[in-house]
Amino acid sequence: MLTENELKEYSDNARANYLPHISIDCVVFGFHEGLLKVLVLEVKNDSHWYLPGGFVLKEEPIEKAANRILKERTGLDEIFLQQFHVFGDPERAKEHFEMYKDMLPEDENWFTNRFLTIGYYALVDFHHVTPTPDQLSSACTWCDLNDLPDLKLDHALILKTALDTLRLQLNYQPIGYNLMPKEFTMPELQKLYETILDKKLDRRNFQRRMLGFGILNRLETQRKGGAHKAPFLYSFDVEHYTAALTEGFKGGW
Amino acid sequence: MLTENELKEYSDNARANYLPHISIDCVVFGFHEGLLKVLVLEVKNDSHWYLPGGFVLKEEPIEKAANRILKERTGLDEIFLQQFHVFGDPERAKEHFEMYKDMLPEDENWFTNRFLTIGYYALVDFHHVTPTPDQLSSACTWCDLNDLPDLKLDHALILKTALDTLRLQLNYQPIGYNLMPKEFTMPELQKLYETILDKKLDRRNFQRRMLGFGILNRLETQRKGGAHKAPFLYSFDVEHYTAALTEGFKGGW
DNA sequence: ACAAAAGTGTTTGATATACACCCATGT
DNA sequence: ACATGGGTGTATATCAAACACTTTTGT
Repeated sequence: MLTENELKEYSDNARANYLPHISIDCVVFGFHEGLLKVLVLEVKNDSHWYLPGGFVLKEEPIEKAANRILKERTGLDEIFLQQFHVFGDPERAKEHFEMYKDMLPEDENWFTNRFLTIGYYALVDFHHVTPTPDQLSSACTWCDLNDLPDLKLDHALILKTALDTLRLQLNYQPIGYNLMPKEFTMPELQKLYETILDKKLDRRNFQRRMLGFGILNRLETQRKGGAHKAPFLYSFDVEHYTAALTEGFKGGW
Repeated sequence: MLTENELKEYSDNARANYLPHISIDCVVFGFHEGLLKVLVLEVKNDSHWYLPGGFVLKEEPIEKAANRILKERTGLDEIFLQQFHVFGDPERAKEHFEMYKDMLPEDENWFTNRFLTIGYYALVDFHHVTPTPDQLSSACTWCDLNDLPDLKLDHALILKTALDTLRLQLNYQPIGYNLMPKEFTMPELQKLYETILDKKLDRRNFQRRMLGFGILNRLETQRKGGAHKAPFLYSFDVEHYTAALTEGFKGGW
């Protein structure tokens, strides 16, 4: 939580540069050790948790804004980003409002404004991310999806909506290019799908289906060193992958 | 187009009541005589065409705002409304900006603001709509989807995006309850699907599939008076229909 | 040698597609 | 009677689901 002086400075700066009443919140999904992870921030001093977010510069396209915000939190450029919903309940930031309302007069106070927030979700390669706190936070970390802290404001709803959208997306679009490392094995990819869908899939049917999409290249090398039979490595066929992204495919799980 | 005085009054009123920088635009789909229709507005004096839209009251939930706007344009309450995208290009309202920028100083001029617009699409029963122009328009009419006027700003893009979303939605949700009259025949419903998808479907397979969803009731009565064999009438089974809406179903066309 | 993981193939059922015939009605 | 639209059934291909055996590798 900001002190009065910090709030003043923050507010002045924000009012000078950003569109009022509009914010962006991002649900950043990563995949690590067979678990879906989400990037969260812990606010300084109080242990309140939020999704990474920010505001839109006065002359900035909103896609750019979302990219800029995520670049700051993850170090990554060119992130797979998808706008999925606008949250516009006037009461959605009540907690924020209560927290800051007495510290500055309303017309100077950025946080007593009503904000509509545009929800984006991002799929990123866990290993390439450098979680970086923002000005208001003391920590930025990955959290296991099954073991989340209590998110403030409506951020739990935003997260849930993002996850629902992601699950729906699985049905008609390929996924994984943005979540997996360059090279991966079929069981690893299957694990990703199982984690997102939260259900077990049949190994053989999964493989057949995946290969059927024609978006994978089997590489020459295999992954050695495991305690068992060496699995093949695959990479995504970027061209076919992006084609499938735009055209979509049939059927569901 | 507004006169200088009208612009002043409009701007003052808008600034007093609405959130700045945010608008709502609606794509209202109706179905009539085998054609998909969209509700459009013609601006006073110049023949510029727009989608129905409006702004969000300072303390109003955005869903309410969209409903209010559509109630004014159609007379209908409880419309099927779906938020589908936010359009946030800083240049998107350039034409508007150029049109009005010289008529009022910028800080008093509502239309020289940048606006993000939240896109909603609505499915309505054509026959229940009373198209009603707004303050800026001289006409509000249904337009055939294949014979649209040249829409201003980015409204052609908004319409296209809405249509794409609607087509996608067909794949995993029922549709039609909001577009068809209470009672309808199977060929009529098929026509709706064919119109939205812009392709012919097989009569027998369509029927089998539709009935398979279990969201239709076959009524006792048949539609008499046509020049041919009397078709059965159907109505939607609201309970199963709404269940299918939330749960979705598999497969695609 | 064996346990654990990975590769592959087959059988079965469901669903989608394609297609043909019969029925009812107004002209 | 016939043209037109509407109702229904069946054969075939395609795809999803269920399932079993073999191979590799480290211990």
